[in-house]
Amino acid sequence: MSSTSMRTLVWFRGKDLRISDHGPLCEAACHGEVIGLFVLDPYFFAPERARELPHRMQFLLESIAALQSNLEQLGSGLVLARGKSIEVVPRLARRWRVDKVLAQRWTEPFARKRDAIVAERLHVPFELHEGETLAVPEEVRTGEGKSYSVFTPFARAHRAVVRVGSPLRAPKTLPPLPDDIRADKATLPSLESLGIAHNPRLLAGGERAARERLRRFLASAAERYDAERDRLDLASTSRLSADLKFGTLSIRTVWTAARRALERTNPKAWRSFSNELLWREFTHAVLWNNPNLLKHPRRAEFETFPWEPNEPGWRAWCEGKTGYPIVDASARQLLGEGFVHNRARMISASFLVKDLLIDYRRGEAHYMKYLTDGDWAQNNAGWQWSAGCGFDAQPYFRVFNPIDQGRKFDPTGGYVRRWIPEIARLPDKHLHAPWEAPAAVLRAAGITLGETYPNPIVNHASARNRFLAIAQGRMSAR
DNA sequence: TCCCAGTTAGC
DNA sequence: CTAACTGGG
Repeated sequence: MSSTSMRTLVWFRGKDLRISDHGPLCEAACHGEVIGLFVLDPYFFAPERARELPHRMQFLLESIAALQSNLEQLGSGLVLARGKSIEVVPRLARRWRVDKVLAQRWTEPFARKRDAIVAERLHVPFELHEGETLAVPEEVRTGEGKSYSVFTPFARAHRAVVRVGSPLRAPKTLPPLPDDIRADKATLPSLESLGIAHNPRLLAGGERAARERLRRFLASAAERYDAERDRLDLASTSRLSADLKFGTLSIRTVWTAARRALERTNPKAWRSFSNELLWREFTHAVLWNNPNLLKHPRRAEFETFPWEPNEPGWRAWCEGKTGYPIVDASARQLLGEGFVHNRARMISASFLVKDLLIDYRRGEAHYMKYLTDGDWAQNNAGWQWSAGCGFDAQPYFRVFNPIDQGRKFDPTGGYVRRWIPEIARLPDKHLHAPWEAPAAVLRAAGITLGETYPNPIVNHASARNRFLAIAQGRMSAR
């Protein structure tokens, strides 16, 4: 077979928006004509849907535009098409007479269903490449061949079994898009046309910005990561979560670059950073093996837990007006910049579920709406972990104390002061519990509790006891 | 990737 | 009085 006789459709989706270390693109480039396609599916791009995910849409549009221009620089381009993926891809594959369709495998159940339908409707082979995770599904198994349900043994087995190869280089050049196909191109909608206001506080999308973030993180990580990664008031984490979600960096690129930069110079930093990446591997493996998790808690007792509607509590939590500064700062950071430090996510989740007794799935959905890095496997695992109902979850009786967590992980108060300016003038001592400050201190800081900043909507100590009493009754009843 | 109450040691 | 440690949820 002549290697230049093939015409391959490379179907880019929302999790592989790059030209480096892109298996389908490299394979297609080796065998002849390449047609890069992105489908503007109304499931995401209908304005009423898009408005439900403003931050991810901004990052996505920037990343698609960057991919388009990167492919053009290689001599090709990215074809955009409107319509439902399951209809558009088979139709275009036929009209363009492609020999095969390549894409990157997804973990989520709805995506697996979509890909199965596309495979059935295509008249040519549909091949899914690995790349979303380091491990292939089913690769990390126990001695008995079962999937792991606890992180630590999973991570140990992963480190022992999974071989991480070198990332693939982007093709040097690509053949030009055929003329008849060029004519089919739709244009990328603007954020404004979808009814979303541009948010300058979000990280920039696209592969180049992602590489720059990786470079800057690794330049300082050996010095700072190990000691400072839990600090909310310092910027010492990688901030690569959105890049891993949208694939503007491949996980393999991040893993190999971090290993090279950290393993020798600071083995503890490498250990803890790679563990974070392995958590991501774990959440994806768990979701692959348990597609029901997106709808149901793993532990059945939580399905019938007496959650409360608590509408005032829900609104206060969403808006950052609970009266607990660390909880409110994280809520406002989520709305303001589409990102929250992982520790702040845990504090905030613990508060919603355990102090307010609100179903973790409402919090999960709220995070999916506003997180730029909103990833189904990661976000679901995080919420089920916090609620105490998932795989390798914390025990149900762990309740975060928002005051102690604030003092410990935001000791300078920089995080709270940035997001809660109305209490910024409080001294450090009272910043995380304003209601305990003497009247004179409050007055001097220009604060009237209940007016300029809320009183706490619940008493944490009694809320904690209430949760523990309910949970204990249910857990022992089993 | 926790919290709390109880205890002990040290000042 | 505080820090350090413990056991149990």
